Amino acid sequence: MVASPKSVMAVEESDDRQPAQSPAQGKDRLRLWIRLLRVSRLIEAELRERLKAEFDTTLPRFDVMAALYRSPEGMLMSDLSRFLLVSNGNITGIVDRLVADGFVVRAQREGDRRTSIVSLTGAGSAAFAAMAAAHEGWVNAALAGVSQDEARQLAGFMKAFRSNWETGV
Amino acid sequence: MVASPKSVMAVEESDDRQPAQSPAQGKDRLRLWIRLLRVSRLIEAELRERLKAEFDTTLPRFDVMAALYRSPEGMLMSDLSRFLLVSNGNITGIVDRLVADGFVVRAQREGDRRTSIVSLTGAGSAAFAAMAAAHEGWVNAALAGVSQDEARQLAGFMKAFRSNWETGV
DNA sequence: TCTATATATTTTAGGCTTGAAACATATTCA
DNA sequence: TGAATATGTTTCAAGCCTAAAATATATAGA
Repeated sequence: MVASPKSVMAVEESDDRQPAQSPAQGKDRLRLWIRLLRVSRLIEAELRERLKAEFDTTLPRFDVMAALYRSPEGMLMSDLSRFLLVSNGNITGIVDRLVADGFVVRAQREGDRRTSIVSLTGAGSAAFAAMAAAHEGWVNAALAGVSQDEARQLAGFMKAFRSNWETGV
Repeated sequence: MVASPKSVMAVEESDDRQPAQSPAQGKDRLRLWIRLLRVSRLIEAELRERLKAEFDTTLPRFDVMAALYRSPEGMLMSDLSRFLLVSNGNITGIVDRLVADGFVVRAQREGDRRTSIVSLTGAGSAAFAAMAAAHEGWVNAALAGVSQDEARQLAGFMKAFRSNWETGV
């Protein structure tokens, strides 16, 4: 994580990078991926369980509401699917259920009858605010062993990785 | 990630840790979690897509086969579910489909008729070996921007986080 | 032995997820 | 205008996933 050459943190392209196929390095990267996935699953399971127990909701619903909370002007279905990295059809079902529960509305958009603007209702916004506060507490508890410095460094790494990914692909 | 006090890397308990509820630190941790999740989803989507395209299989099937490949003596259903961090009922369905495809068998275990020992068939083992090689390549490509040093450090961090989690909870 | 409890697994209901097909509407351009 | 193409969304089939209930078997204790 420390800034170093041949790093994803160094955004510029460097040609002296060792080939990804180098056996030892390959194993290190594979190990990293497996562990990253495990950590992410552990935390996700914890959050899912608490959302269910304390708010009787699910992680995907929370994610959709979080996205809408950030965008008071509303979002298109395709905005949601792009932002949350899930398929279009997936969003349809989650939004349907949120609408049925009165947390979300689809508003007609004049000029384009294919699309509708999805946004939180008052009830949805209030419900999300309560959940978000609890959620932040759970994440902090889950990451209690991570120092502030580490958290910042790792977050920087993840950000660099992602922008690297998105420009690279 | 650098070894530092108040770190998850320092396994011993330290009482001078800042409270997790400190506002700024809380935000850093939340940001870290959100980015970690995004990175993990990006990579997961990439691997899922390739497994589908090149081997017509899924990530959960790959995970089960990987676990069984590591355990030539076989595993119980509950071993699989514990190892893969998924529910019991989930494993039942995945193994059912792998059995139907001839990649896995359930062997009776004398002395306990509740359980059966699940293991790869020859075909399953061969199929997995091919997939594993490709999979390692994909992971290396996805993490091509991560240097060997970084990979090792981050993997160490993830390992420490996990063992911290498991003893802590 | 016989009952209570513990363990291992499957089943069930409900929701999430994908990719592909279907549908609806917009836009472009001949 | 009208046809072709592009865009936005929903539907569909199949599989994944969970928690809880049901089933089956094992073990311990009266």
